[in-house]
Amino acid sequence: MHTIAPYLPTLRAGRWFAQLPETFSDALLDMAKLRHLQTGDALFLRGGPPCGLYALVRGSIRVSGLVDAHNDTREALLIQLTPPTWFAEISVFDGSTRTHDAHAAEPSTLLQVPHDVLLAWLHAHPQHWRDLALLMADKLRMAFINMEEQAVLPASVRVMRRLVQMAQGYGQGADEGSSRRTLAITQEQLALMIGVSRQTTNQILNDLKARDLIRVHRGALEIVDLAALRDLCL
Amino acid sequence: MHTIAPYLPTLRAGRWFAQLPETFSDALLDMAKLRHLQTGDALFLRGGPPCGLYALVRGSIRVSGLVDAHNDTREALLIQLTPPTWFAEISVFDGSTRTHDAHAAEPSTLLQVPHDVLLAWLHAHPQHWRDLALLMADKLRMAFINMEEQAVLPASVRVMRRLVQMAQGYGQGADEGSSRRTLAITQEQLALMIGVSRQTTNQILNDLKARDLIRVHRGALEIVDLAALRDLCL
DNA sequence: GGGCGTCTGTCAAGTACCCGACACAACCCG
DNA sequence: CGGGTTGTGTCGGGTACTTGACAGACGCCC
Repeated sequence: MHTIAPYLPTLRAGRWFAQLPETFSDALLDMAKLRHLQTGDALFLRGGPPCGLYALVRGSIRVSGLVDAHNDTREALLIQLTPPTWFAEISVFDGSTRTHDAHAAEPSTLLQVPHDVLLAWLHAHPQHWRDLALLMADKLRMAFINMEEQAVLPASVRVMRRLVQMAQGYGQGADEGSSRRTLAITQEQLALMIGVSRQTTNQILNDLKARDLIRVHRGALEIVDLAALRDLCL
Repeated sequence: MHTIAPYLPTLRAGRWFAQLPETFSDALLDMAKLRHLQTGDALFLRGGPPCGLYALVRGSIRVSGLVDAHNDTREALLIQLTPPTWFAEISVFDGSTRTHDAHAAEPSTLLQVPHDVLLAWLHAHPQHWRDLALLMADKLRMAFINMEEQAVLPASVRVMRRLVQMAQGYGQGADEGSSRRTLAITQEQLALMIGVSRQTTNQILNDLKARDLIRVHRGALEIVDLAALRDLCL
């Protein structure tokens, strides 16, 4: 069994984890087991039983769902998680089934805090239910914002905003300044997250490239001018 | 000061409230103050301070937000709440500002559990933070589902699904069978929730009317065959 | 290196939906 | 009762986006 020590700096860089009372964060680390996934491995699948709380510390996880629209079934990519992100907290609360599939997009390492262990600890320290709920609060706020934008904004703006969000780690990275400059994602997957076709996504990205806001690589996007991008989509 | 007694049956019909431990539900009723709103009155506005937890017991509340897309600003209607719904719990957890505007769509009555009173009580009974968090869990699940559908489904299906959801009180009404048959909403507002124009919404509704699934009234929609509607959009 | 799978770039045709406009119906109120 | 307001029904032109198809570029692996 490997130790989680090497991942501590990564974890502490996360906004949620960093602001946790020490009692709770120490306990989480104490209860956590390390898990390694290869590209394509499933972490959990929609409809599966609660399996605890996860923290992604290396690699990236694709969270997706299949929607079937009358005998043709389409994939909707909800988000591609990057470290340090804690997730899967919904079913810790309600004990209900997973809402999405989660697959490793590259070789990844996670902490898993098993469901029953976590529940037992929280039973003994109930004041920390609130801290855990903050995770949900963050996600709910982001979900609301996304729903509004999806409804009213044109595709181009939605692409830009999503790029900004990804570059800033969806608000979970603590350091605003040194945000990650290169996003490991294909245009196809980006398209699935935005809810537009790959072709339009490609057009929009090329437009941004022409304006020197991003650079386009194979399987990756490099943010050249994050500030300008943020201004553009306000 | 009026009593909340007459609204008890309404409240108990709600799934969340009904499943609460009695300690918590009794305390909520104890702390709650009654509030009455006239049509158009604002309950709170985006960016405002936390003001507690609310339960709608009569009337209906429109929760909306303004998105501005480069010097033209558009309204996105998130949801139109109907009794019995508990809401505004996000800022109870994170103490942050309101994400949306909330206006009365008709004369309405609410219970308000003031922010500081609720916090004080929860401080003394921390195990109930989890119960409160279940509210968020429900909403987060619904939000995820909606986001997927918004991304992949055509407007017609989205309209049908939304009608089904509204008829079933967004999963908060306890009684599945006797769901509300007539929805007080204009086509314009429905369009704002779905994220399509009023005209397309009208077309889709007329199609449903032609198939005897709904009846269209002025400012209201009557669900004739809920089961068929549900089957149609799976 | 040669071959193959994956990702990107681009075009043309089709379509779902938007937008502006207008007529009409219902309700509201003096 | 008549006039104002708000909601519904409908048309036609414009456009943003989709779908399908294909060519080139990159990276990988035998």
